[in-house]
Amino acid sequence: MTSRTRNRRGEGGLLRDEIILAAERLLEREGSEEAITLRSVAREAGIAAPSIYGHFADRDAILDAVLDRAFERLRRHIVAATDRLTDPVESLLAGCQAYVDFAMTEPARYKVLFARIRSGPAASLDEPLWVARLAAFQTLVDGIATCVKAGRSASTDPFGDATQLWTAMHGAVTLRQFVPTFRWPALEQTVDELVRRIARVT
Amino acid sequence: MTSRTRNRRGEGGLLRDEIILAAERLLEREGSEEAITLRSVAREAGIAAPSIYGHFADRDAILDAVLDRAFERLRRHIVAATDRLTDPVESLLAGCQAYVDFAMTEPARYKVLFARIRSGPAASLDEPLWVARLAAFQTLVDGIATCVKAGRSASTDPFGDATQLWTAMHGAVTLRQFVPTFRWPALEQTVDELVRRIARVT
DNA sequence: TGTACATCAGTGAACGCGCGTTCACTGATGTAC
DNA sequence: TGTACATCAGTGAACGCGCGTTCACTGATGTAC
Repeated sequence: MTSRTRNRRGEGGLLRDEIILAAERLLEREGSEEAITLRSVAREAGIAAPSIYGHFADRDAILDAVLDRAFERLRRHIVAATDRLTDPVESLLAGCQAYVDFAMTEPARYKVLFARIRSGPAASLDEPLWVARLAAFQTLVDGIATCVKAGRSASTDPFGDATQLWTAMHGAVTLRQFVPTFRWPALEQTVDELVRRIARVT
Repeated sequence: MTSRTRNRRGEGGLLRDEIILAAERLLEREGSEEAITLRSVAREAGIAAPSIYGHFADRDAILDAVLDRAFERLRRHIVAATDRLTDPVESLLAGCQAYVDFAMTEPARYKVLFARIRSGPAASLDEPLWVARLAAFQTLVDGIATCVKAGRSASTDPFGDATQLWTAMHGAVTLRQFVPTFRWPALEQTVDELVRRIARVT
């Protein structure tokens, strides 16, 4: 392997980013979390495997970083779909559509977020990333609550209904991905119905 | 390793069953499909690794057998919960409760059924197992249709609503398993609500 | 009834592979004097 | 301004591991004569 031009002092962080980008490329190309190994990432980044240790403790730490960025992508995707909308129902619908759209468009990233196989101990809700994820979930709860306040939803339990809506969308996308050949109803309409039925908007 | 007492001629099939049972034990004990490897199964069964080839083509063939049995277990579990019920709504509710109960009680088996990581090419709907799975799904469609006929459901699209109900339950259980520390509403009540809202029964 | 032999279930050693991780190192870059 | 040196980013070789798979084999069981 031709030796890479070494980063200058103080710029070691550059390689850190390159490693994450390499891991993301692998995830997209192979479509599976398992494709991300220390050695495959090193190969993809064009560096020697041990070079990773200067930037990440282990394979899991790389995946943590990938997960972090994936979550940020999802967040932006939803924000972009809703930030111009003022109608609470429209906004809720658009946010949900954006959520499933992300899951279907970036299945590997979505899987890392919500079906990641942990090698170590189970993740705790106290972890920073879960705080962010729960904040995102809270906006869904708020979205329903806003509809209720505006007299546009009959929900009596925004938290419970948001939970149901979230898990229902999750199931809708993961099973569509697992059994793509099934005669699935159009996802967009399904989401629409789920929002109407579960969040009970009008 | 002390040599096992060899099966008699014509009884080679006995080991086949022992191999499947060993794989199922691993699945239960380790709680993860990845725990099933050719060598781990051989160890668990107390045989030499190559002995497996007499009964299974490869690791995937073992998992196919495990999946087969897992599906049969799920089917029986649902049948047992519903076969004495005559009221169509009660039956639909009980069947759905049994479905999620299986998923929560036997998470590893459920994962093999609906989130299995395929090493080879994607599974086709023509595969025998999918035929069986779709037959099971059809009973859900029929369950809703029966409620409609009895004037107990307002559904205008039993197939679409069965799809929604199935995926919603799938999401409810998989996310509960992925984030067990979340403040989940009681699953039983969630299933009840989902059936009422999606299958629109009264 | 006895014996030679084919069949069959299962074994043990060995292979190459990719993995995570360690270790001592290299050589360019910046710094102290 | 020049030089010695510390720092730092990244390397290359090597390790042990578990994996799937192959190969020639063993030895008990049943069968043919």
